[in-house]
Amino acid sequence: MAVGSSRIASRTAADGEVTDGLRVDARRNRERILTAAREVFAERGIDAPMATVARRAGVGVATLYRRFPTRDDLVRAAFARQMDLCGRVLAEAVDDPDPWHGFRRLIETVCALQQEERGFPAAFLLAFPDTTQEHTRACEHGERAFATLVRRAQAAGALRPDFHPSDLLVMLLANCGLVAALPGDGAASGRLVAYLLEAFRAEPARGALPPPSAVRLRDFSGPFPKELRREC
Amino acid sequence: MAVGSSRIASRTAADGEVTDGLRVDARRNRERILTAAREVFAERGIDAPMATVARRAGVGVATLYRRFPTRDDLVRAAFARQMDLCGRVLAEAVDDPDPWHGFRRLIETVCALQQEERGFPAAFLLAFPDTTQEHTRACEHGERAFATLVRRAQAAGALRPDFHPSDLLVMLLANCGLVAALPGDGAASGRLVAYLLEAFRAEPARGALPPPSAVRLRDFSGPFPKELRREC
DNA sequence: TGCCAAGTGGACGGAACCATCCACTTCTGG
DNA sequence: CCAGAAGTGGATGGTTCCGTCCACTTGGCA
Repeated sequence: MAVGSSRIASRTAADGEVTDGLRVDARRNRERILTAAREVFAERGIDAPMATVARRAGVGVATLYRRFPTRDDLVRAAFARQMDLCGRVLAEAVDDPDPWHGFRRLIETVCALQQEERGFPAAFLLAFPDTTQEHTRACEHGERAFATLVRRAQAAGALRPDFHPSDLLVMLLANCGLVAALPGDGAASGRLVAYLLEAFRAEPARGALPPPSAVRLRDFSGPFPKELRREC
Repeated sequence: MAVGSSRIASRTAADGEVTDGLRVDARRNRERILTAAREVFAERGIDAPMATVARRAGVGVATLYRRFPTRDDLVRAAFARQMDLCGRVLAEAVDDPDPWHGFRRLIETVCALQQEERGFPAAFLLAFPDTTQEHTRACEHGERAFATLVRRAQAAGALRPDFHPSDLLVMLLANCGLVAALPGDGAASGRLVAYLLEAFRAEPARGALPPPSAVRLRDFSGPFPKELRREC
């Protein structure tokens, strides 16, 4: 996690700056492109052809490329809202008087977002590796905030003492893979999150699990889920 | 899991049949191609260009395509050994007098394989969705075997009663994503497996975890890990 | 040994996508 | 209203990869 509330402000401000110098028609096109990108990314993943986004936006490719010189720029901009949401939830979690509740809500929120918004998991990671000072700072701020949350939850005796902040990333990446393999199967992601939250608790106790997923190996029909080809 | 020992036999037999009708030079080339494919897949993932495999094997593309008409055929053949290993471990697990030990070993083995052999996670899934009767049967045999293992482990009071066989697939897919995102980071996969095995136990107890991964968000440098682009 | 079926390699056409370039259109300030 | 700066679209060349085709080579059997 590396999104702090500070990021929200700076992101929004930067967005304003980007938009401000634009002619009104250009600004309108920019919005159209972002809307189209969100739709197309949701349908076909963040590797959908740029031309598809442009067509959907009713705009030429050149316009798209001028506004967003690289695909990454487009992805970042398209998922800025979700990133902000993550930042807000992290901030809330740190302020939560019950640190475990905050911890739990943070994890559940981000994992649900990964589940619901196709393309977001990739965008999530994409948002950080940025050479700009601003991003590096936001990244570190987020990490510090999460580390604080972890320490508080451990001090409260709710989170196991050997939980390491990097475990969050491990969990998010795992969930990312799961979601990629089973788009739309909320049950699978829900199960993973429930299991891991139990494992993260200091007081080992078995609670009720959400219903299991209905996946079976044979459900991987046809040649192969393209989403998984590249990765493994 | 859908690999039974029956599969090993049939696979090997089928392989023999495939090979038997071949002229000696063709058989040699087939082996060369498989060796090259293993190397190339390990280096560049299972979506590496077919031409690269062919070149590495010192063979023309036509030869490759005649022997393995589709990429999936090649992938399946290249990872047949690992699939067999999975089948053997499943068979051993079912026969293990301590069902939890078998269950644990099965999971750890497959996850370690996913971690160590790039391309294998994809191949693993790829091996199943097959329209042939043989594969469907092998698949069902494996599922039955694993279900038996689960039941026995639950009866022994080691595995939590609400564990569902589909959770295995959930776990493997999650690990698959993790491994894809962090190739070479055994610690991350180890942590995930340790957490989940704890969560799967009937008797909740906190054991020692393997050391945490050193991943940090900022480690996702450069544009973006290509392995993850497609998937999310 | 010689025939020919089996096997082979690489050229080739086609598809998908990227990202640039440039002639044309549209805003906007004076 | 009009000049020119800002913005635009789509044609275009380039790259990568796929998968087939066909003229040539090679192994094995009579």
